[in-house]
Amino acid sequence: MQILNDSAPYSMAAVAPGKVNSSVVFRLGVLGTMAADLFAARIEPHELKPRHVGLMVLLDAGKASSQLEVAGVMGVAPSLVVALADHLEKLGAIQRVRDPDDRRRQVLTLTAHGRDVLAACGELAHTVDAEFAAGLTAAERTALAGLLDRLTAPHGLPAAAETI
Amino acid sequence: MQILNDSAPYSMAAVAPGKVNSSVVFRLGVLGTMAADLFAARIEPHELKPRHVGLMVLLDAGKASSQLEVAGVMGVAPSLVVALADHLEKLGAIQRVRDPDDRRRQVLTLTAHGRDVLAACGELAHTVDAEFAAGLTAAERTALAGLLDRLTAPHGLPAAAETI
DNA sequence: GCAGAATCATGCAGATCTTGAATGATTCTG
DNA sequence: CAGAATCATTCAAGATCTGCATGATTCTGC
Repeated sequence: MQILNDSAPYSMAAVAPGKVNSSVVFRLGVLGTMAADLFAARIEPHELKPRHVGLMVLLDAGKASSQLEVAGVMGVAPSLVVALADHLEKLGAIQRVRDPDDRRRQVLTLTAHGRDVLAACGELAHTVDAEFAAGLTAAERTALAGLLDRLTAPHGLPAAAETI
Repeated sequence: MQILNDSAPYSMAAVAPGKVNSSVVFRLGVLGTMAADLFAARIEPHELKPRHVGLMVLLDAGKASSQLEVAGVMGVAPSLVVALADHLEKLGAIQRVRDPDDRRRQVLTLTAHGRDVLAACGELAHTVDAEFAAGLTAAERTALAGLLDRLTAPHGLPAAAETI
């Protein structure tokens, strides 16, 4: 049980008046672009960008089916989802079917090939993890994943625990 | 002392064959853009983007002085640093001075006003933290900041601990 | 010292990603 | 059944970033 004191390494509120650098958002932003770039480089041979994988993750987790739902959960413009879905469809990773109950809606579903591609991306992601989080022990990595889940949860994205 | 078993929440290697979603890089990428967007919205009234703040953080931490050094640490093209520095100079946040020992180099330094702006951004960042990481206890937030530092360290960016 | 190579900052064209405003098709509402 | 609302789509435009060309300065071998 540790009491906050001058030597506590990250007792930000107590020691720092509020440096940008000690904030979670700023560091998360910096690391996020690093991580995204690394991941992007790995999935590039599959002709995919992180956004495409994000869309497939959503479908796989059943968090969205129509394009508008996808746009809502991903926080992007519907017109962007059109482009992403176009590309995934061209790759044969998803299927676009008009909802028979509402023929305005395009229902997106992963194809068998799409699930394979997604699995391959999973492998790649964990490969990158091994490098990117090389400095962390397995326990620390687990703790980090849990904390990131806690941050993601309120924003509607599927938590890792739900998709394992 | 917990042994890995089927109900362990994040024992990724054991339970999941490697879902994209359970990887640190993917979640970090998603959360990173979220965090960056939130932060960007807050600093926008100051006519700043996250990149500008990143540059100022570097100068404040003494991690870079010439524009090429900044580009190297930030991982962006030198021509982008020109644009960022142009804007910060226009705002009066930084000073551009030719290095007398090497008149090709532009040495960037924070002005007094620049330090004020950076401090204001720090306040804002921690305000966003309070919302973004609302679901985390103080101890968890501290743990997260520590883990993020561990990830950032090998990439050359100033750790929070160094700039507190 | 000096000619040529290397380095730094800068300007600019172009690539990429994203949004917002029309448009058309379909469904809902009174 | 007519008009409003909803969904997908297209297209033009904005924002961000990179790579290359240029000019200024410094370094290197001679």
